[in-house]
Amino acid sequence: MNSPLHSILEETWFFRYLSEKQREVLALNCNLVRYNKKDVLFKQHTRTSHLMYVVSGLIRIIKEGRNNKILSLKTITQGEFVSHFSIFGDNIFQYSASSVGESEILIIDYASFVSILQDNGNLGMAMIRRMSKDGIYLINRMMSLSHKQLPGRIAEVLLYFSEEIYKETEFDFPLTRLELAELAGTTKESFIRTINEFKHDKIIELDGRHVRIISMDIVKVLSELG
Amino acid sequence: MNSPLHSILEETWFFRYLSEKQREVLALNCNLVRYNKKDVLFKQHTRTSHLMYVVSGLIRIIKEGRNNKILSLKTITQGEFVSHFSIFGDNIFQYSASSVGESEILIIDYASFVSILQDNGNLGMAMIRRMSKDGIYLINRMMSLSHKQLPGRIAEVLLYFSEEIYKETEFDFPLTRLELAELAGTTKESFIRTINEFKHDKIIELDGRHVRIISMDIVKVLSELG
DNA sequence: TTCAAGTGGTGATTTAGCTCATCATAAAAT
DNA sequence: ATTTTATGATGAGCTAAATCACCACTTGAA
Repeated sequence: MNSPLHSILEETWFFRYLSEKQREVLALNCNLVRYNKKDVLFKQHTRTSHLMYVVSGLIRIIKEGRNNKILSLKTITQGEFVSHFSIFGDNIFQYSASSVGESEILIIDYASFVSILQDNGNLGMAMIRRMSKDGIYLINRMMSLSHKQLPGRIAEVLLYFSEEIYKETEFDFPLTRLELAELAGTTKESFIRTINEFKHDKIIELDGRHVRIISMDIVKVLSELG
Repeated sequence: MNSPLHSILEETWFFRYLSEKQREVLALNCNLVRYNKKDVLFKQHTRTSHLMYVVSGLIRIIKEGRNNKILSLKTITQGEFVSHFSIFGDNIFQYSASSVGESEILIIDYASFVSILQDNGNLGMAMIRRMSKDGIYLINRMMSLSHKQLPGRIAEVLLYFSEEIYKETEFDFPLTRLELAELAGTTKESFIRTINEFKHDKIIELDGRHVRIISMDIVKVLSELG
């Protein structure tokens, strides 16, 4: 067994938990799909049918509400399941996912993965730990959205891309201003105004999508004080 | 094996997933603790050491932020783990828990439960499903907090107690106005004002902590439209 | 039994950030 | 090549809800 699919599976974090048998079962029950910029992986309210694991690229997870109001839940990167929450809790997707740029997604048959999970407590435990972390992430976002004000939430967005995604103080936003605003739980206009204040206050350099955080300390204080 | 502890274990949802051996191990590694009104189960930022499962009573989960700002995450009732999120993701509690009235909590040794989980994929799968539902709950709360306005969020609180907790249209709030406000992600004053508007508009009857929902339809519409 | 703390309630004022309107530039589409 | 559609940006005005300042009543402690 030395297919390209197998070498991709070997790179996943869960591969090491699988028995030889389970590895074979999984290899037979998944496939790799390439998505282009802005391609939709799934839409809110549709039925769930398989698991999606990000091999490469950036996936934007959004929840759509009334009046075209959108809340961006998270951007998912390499090594994460696109949908931890919905897929095991409900057979209807509670949110939508789309590819930001080019991405490669490992599509895994739902029933096959579940049957492996039922037979593999260590894998289950690993999933549980990851889901716990996701839960904590959601709780922290909830706290920010309800109690922090705009500068704090926007500082968080800056930190999120700088620390979680790019691990650099200088980077290009992969999203438009509107999408960034949705991540901060605000409107396009308010986002632009506030981030440009950061620019005028020399906390960041900003040119289009290119950002350089000048004073990481101030950004962190802003995010903490809210 | 017919101790009072064992009969309590038999009543839990996870008991049926356990082997005879695991049932015995668990019975030896847990104990029942009674808490009084306002007793603290654990405080945010302290180390996690064991799992807590609600046998009876109501537990309030809150996240404490800056400036005495508190967000009530959830009230946990019979049959739920007090802490799905933190306990498996981080060894530091990310929130605080306290007993609303009298409550009975099953304290389960963390290591024992984890070792059972590692050996029991079906239990793991059941935990995963429950955690998925909790994740969806958090996502919905996030959406409400960031995009719905006060009347919608307060209607949600009414529905929450009516449908999730008491399964009645008439009930007594188990919480103070301030605590209810924290659940709606607002201030005491704004909560009081808005819920009294509901009263004046004859959507609910309200006398102190006693509520009767007169028009469930209007409450639902308010909560849906935000 | 009186004093303090907690709770429910109301009014006046302030303000963060949403809405709406407009415009310039960039990127697609025809 | 030129129209159309996204995107980034700014200003004016509005409004929901926070803040501040009170008060009345209850509960519990000293």
